[in-house]
Amino acid sequence: MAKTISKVAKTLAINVETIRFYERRGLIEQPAKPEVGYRHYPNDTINRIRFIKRSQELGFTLNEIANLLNLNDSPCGQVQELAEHKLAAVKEKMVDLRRLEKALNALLAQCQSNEDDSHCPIIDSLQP
Amino acid sequence: MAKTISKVAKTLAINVETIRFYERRGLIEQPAKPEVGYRHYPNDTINRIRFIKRSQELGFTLNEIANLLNLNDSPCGQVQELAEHKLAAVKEKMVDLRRLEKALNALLAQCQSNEDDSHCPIIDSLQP
DNA sequence: ATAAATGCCGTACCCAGGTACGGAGTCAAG
DNA sequence: CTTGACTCCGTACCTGGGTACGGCATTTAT
Repeated sequence: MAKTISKVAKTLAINVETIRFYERRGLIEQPAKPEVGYRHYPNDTINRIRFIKRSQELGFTLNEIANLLNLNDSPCGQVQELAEHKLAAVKEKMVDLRRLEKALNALLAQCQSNEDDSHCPIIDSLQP
Repeated sequence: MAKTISKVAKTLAINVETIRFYERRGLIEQPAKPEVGYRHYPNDTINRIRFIKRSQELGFTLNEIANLLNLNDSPCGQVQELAEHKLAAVKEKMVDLRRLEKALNALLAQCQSNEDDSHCPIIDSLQP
């Protein structure tokens, strides 16, 4: 069942280097090197990497994921707190983006009513 | 009117190092060094940095801003294109964040209906 | 049995957008 | 005339998340 590093990488559709990077980061444990031959990665490690990747998709950073991994059998409250923080950050970021969207739309609207193509009102708006 | 670098930094509420970084990046021009004394930064440069900062607030990267600065008297169409690209990127990012928000909300909802505080359903959801 | 493919390991590099530091020169105030 | 504040300059370092390379060991395919 245990695979070499490149099999693991292929299985998870990630780069070998990424696995090695996670080892350096301490997110996963490097399997012991056998007397002879290459390292074998147990299924536990593969699942751990899956956990990491899923958490990344949810927007957690590798540092936060390190926390999550340590929180494995911790009170639900702590995990919840982390997730709530992240949710708050996501919401904040959305507010920022909505503001940007509005500003860009406003600028583009100025271009719509611009007669003179040789000069752009956006540039003027950015200028002091 | 022309100021030393630290006056400029103070005026714009940014770091001296940041100004020097912009010089290295070619975003602003370093004033000639006088025979005697320190460099003087003309108002034009200060305004250029303001332009950069305003553009950053709109979400443009320094590379894009370098473009914008070169586009000064270019056809409105080109500037517009840049702004539209940025707007599209902003919208895409918002879709991503909305997806994340939903996922996090769903996870947190599981915690709400969790009896056993000693174990968190979020961790289970992340586990394969 | 030999060549191609992998593994192992350390180190360096990438992007973005800066920040920090150390040693010299210079300037202004007391 | 000395002390403290600034400037100048080059270079190194930071975060985040990896990617790339070079040389050697080992394994697998032919």
